[in-house]
Amino acid sequence: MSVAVDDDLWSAVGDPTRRRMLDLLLAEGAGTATTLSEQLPVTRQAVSKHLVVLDRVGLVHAAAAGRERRYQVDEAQLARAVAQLADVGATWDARLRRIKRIAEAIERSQEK
Amino acid sequence: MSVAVDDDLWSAVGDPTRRRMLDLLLAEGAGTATTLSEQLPVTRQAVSKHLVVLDRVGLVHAAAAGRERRYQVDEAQLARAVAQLADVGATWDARLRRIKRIAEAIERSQEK
DNA sequence: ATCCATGCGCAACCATCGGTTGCGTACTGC
DNA sequence: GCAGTACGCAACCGATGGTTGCGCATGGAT
Repeated sequence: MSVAVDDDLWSAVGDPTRRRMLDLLLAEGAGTATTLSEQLPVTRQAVSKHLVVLDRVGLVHAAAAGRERRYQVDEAQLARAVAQLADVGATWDARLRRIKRIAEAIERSQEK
Repeated sequence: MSVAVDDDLWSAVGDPTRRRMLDLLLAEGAGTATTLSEQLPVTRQAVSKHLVVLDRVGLVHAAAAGRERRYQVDEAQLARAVAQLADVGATWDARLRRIKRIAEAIERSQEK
């Protein structure tokens, strides 16, 4: 049950700042470049660029509200991203376990 | 049960090429810059640089074997990385579920 | 013992990316 | 109508992922 890994989606989520932005947006429901930058160690412009990236891969979407651009997490897309994280994790996990099993089998066969 | 997220470890795993390298190393047990580059769309030198990065965060380690440098995955460290993926995924998942629950509650209270 | 091939590292170079500062512009509220 | 604020655009900078080109050392065939 391997989800096809979308490199764009993954690398959007790969950046620590963008990850924190998603955290903040999830925690507060919505936010603007300005409100997010107040809670992050980077400038509004940097946040704004990240929002463009997140928007491009569909992880957030913007709604114009007067002079503000209010951003919100796209839950379905974030769920997809989470699925991919889980999938890669599970794949590696399975391989690690298989390696361990083989190693133990070899060990057993040698000590007998 | 939140694992402290190590940005270095995460971003090491964030690069798609490095992820594929880890896949290959896991599948074949070990490999060199040359053997890996043959199975990837990048040059040996690019692979070599990635191996340095992976080595720096402890995800692989090298063993000199004649004129070869044979690399291997550090299973414990990869397990740590997997745990972090799972952790972030779980956090987002929980938040998404909470949002959904609240949304449903609001919907219910309005339609009554 | 030699010579060729191979596996690697180093250096220069380039585009992209994450970040900054500076500036112009447009909406809001008094 | 004017001050303040939220934004976008552009220039710039360092780090990173990628390339090519080179030199060096080791291993195997003659």
